[in-house]
Amino acid sequence: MPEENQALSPGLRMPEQVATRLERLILDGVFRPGQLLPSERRLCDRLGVSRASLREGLRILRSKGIIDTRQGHGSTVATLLPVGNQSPLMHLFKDHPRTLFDLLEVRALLEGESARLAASRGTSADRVLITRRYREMADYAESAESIDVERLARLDHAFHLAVSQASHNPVLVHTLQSLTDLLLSSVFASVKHLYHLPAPRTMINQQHAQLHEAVVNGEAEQAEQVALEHLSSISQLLRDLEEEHERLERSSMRLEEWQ
Amino acid sequence: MPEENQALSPGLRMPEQVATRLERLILDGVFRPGQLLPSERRLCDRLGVSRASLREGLRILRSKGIIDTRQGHGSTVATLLPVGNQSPLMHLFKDHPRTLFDLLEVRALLEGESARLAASRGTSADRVLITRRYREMADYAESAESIDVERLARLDHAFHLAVSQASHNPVLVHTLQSLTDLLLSSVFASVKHLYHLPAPRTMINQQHAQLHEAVVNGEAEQAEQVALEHLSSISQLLRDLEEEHERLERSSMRLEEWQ
DNA sequence: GACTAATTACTGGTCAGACCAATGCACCAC
DNA sequence: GTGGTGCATTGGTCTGACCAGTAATTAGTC
Repeated sequence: MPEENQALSPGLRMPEQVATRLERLILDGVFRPGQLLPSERRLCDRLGVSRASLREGLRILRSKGIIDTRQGHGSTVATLLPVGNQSPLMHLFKDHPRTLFDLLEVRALLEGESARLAASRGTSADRVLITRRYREMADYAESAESIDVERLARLDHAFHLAVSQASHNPVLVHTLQSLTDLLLSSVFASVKHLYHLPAPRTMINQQHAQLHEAVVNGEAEQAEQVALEHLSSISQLLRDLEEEHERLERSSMRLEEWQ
Repeated sequence: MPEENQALSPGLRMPEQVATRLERLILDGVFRPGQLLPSERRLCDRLGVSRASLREGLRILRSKGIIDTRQGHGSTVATLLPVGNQSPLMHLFKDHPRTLFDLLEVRALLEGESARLAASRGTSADRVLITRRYREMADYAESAESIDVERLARLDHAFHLAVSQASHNPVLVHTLQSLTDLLLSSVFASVKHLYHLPAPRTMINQQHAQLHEAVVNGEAEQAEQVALEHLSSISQLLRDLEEEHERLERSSMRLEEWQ
């Protein structure tokens, strides 16, 4: 009878067990996408297996595309998403900017649900992380005089990611993630522009504060509502931005006609 | 300069090399499907690598489904070569059924929204198409005595697709589509099974009828509600199916104890 | 002689410890 | 500051040993 190694496995070999247990930890959010796993030697201790078995377990995860390993560096949890290849959608964007708002519509739906679930299902550890991300973002947004917009965008993204991860629904997290990536890769310039204008920024800051409060206080309905309003505001801001852009274009066209 | 080990590998690690070389030998017909490979120790000699590396190489081939290994026996070349490529998320599904319900949760959200939008935004042309798809599905489901389950599943899928397309949100359609593909490719057997049981089938038929009616009559709230209930039912049915499956497994295990 | 049970020589599975190679960070000289 | 230099840490590989199933062989029994 094995005295160690809380084996849960009848027919499973060690490497399979290692892979399964690590997957479980990843799904539970203990190890998150992008995060660096503990070193192999440390994992051996924690899981109670030899390095050979552990390495075969990691090999399984690597084959599945779940982790990514670099010599001298370590193994990181892959930012696995592909809900599907994103290429087909990318074309749509270029030809039909309207699709941007369709994307925001879907994203609002998912963001609302994730906020609701985060408020109702989130653990205390989740709340701690969410608060930390929120503070990082809010402190930077308030304190700095000349903010680095790109950095603020990253902090913003990290905050929303923390909220979605608290939903404990990996599929939701990944879908949301891929949509956000798609959004940023296509209109990052516009989004960046939003942060530069004072009015939108204070509005966004307020909504973030409300969202944070609702989630950590477990107010599910409130959290969903705030998230929906947040995305709706962003959508409206981008719409205004686009309109203004068109107006500028028209005037420049008029200018060209006379030259 | 390595004197042995006819390395052909720039950046490749040993295990990858081992896997590649063995694949090559299999493709060249040196090792044929069904055949027993030489023992690990013998392969180590022949390939000039340690057993640890050799085993990691075999692990790669096993992950790809190219070989099959049994303790005390050996590794045999699999008879049927790799099936369909599976997305990274697929692996998570197989080992963690919990993720399946996470997927259904997200899908219900999107399906609900698409039904709502279809009812409120759908054009008359959309409604005609939806009705046609619905009739095709319903007629086949009711009339035929011995139904071809796979065909019914296709008609079902076509109906839902028509509804989602009436939402006039390509992003929503696309996201929903990829989630559905993911679902079907992982649990198509179970879904198929649902159609075979009489009770679930009548329930599904009823819900389809209600969904169709709500959408074509422009009753947005009702459509969303029905869609949510529909997905919720399916989720519950799959849950029951899984439970029953486990019960059967347990009883067969008990059976084995007495033999 | 035919059948069963123990033996034994394989097989893969796991472990421990050693060393090599790449990375990245801290420290130090300039 | 800037650019090296070292060193601690990480993954990559090897070795040799032992454990655990498998199956063929052998010994024992009827």
